[in-house]
Amino acid sequence: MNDLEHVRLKKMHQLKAAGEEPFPRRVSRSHYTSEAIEAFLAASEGEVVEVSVAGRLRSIRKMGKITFAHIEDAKGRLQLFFRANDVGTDQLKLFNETFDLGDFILAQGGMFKTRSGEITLRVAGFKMLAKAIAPLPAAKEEIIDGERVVHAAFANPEARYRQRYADLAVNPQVREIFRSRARIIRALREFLDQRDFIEVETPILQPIYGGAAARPFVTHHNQLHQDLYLRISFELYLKRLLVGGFERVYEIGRDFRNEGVSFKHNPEFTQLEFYMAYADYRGIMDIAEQLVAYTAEKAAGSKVIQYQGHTIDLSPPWRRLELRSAINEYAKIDIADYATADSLRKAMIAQGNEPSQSSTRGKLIDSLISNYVEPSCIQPTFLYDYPRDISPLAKSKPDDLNTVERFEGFIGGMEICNAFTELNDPFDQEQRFKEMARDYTPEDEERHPTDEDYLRAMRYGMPPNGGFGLGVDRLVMLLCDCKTIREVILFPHLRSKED
RNA sequence: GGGCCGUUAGCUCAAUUGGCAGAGCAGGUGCCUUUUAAGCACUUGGUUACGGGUUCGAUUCCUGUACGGCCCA
Repeated sequence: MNDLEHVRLKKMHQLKAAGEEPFPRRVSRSHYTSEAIEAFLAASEGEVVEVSVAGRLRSIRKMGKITFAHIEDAKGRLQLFFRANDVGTDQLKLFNETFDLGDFILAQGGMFKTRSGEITLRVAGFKMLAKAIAPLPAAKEEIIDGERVVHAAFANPEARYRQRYADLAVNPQVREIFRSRARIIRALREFLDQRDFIEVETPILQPIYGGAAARPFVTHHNQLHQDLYLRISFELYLKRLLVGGFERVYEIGRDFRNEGVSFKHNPEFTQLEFYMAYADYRGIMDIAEQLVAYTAEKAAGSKVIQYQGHTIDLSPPWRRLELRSAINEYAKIDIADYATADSLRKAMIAQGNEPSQSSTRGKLIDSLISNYVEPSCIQPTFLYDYPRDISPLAKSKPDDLNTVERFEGFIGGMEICNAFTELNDPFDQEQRFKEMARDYTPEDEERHPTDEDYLRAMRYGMPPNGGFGLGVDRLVMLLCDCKTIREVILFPHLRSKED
């Protein structure tokens, strides 16, 4: 405990000695701060508006026998005016000596307007609601031409993420990101609910992982003596539900991938997946662009957004590019000319790339997308028709068995979504699992293990359907103009560190 | 995994060639009855992330570790 905390602890004891409880149980608040101001504005001349408000002390200005302060609650800020004539000399002294920035307090009295024009609460009575022992990272603010200017704001990224509670407490714009995030998720649900989708919950602990190319986290059930995986996607469970007779299902939840951390990757992240019977990837494309545009409109107020200096128009229809021509355009390689991994690798090396020696053709193509195409897709773009070997759950094109009916959506240079005409042929699916076993080394954890139960489900009959996955965190990044995923996840993953 | 950069008071940041580690805010003691980054005076606060090394002397130079940031894979 540092000196500042010792001082506050002493004040807490001083409060107790004066008969005040530093952490009382019950609070009687009548108004949010914003409501108190509205009530004052709505009142007629001379009418006294009595309120009691609760919040955290964010500024204190002591001026002898009067003190000004601001409290902040969920709806805004309100200035408090303490005057010896109103609260009594002893009470003012108690406030000045034992109340600090960061304390939660209740204040009651009548509303009025100060000489400088600020609508303010003339405090008649007040009490401590929760004493803050640790000082919040102090920042001072001023309003210049209506703009809030913060001085010495709490800005150290590591400290902000490790102590997100302090970050949220002192940085209102951070709280606003998470309000937007909630609006975005609400809009996604609304859109799907309006179209007869039902929301479901499927297992997070899975005996066999699948549905994406990713390394899983492994855990263990002690009593069952069984290893379990934290899901890397919801796909295989949601499609089992189509077998069960639900035609439109979706889930919003957490996926876990045991991979690197970057500005757009967190080990746990939020995913939306939906599956729709009797739709193919073309139909899903139409819905995907509508879903994102609807969400932007609902949560950000417009289909046109600003992202990292770019103006991005999310209005449908989005640009649609065949994957082959996109790679040809941005990487200057026509993948149709290179039917094998080896020939494609040589072509990539000839252009100065350093592709991995063990990669399949599909993985090489994937790296061309990431390196050349993705960064160029600032305006919303669908790339469609992907290589078979990196898409083991997608149905192939009728005229080209090595290409599947799959698309990915890119916005702001980031992959946002992924979808395909889902494979519903149990024999073809079994073949795909075998191909994975053949083409991927056993150590390659991106290899899908064969899921026999999933194959059994498919043998009962799965309606033709289209499926869709959306990175919710990345959508929030776009709509909130955040450069890193850590800004949109409340408690992003950081290495452990002893304080 | 690799490269570069960073870590100094509660917060935001300084510190000349290697020579007593500073400021603003916050905190403390006073003055102050309409302030709002209130003001004025005085003032407390540091194992310079951690461990080695070079040196008469290290925040500064070298090295290792931890954590973070940016870029690359």
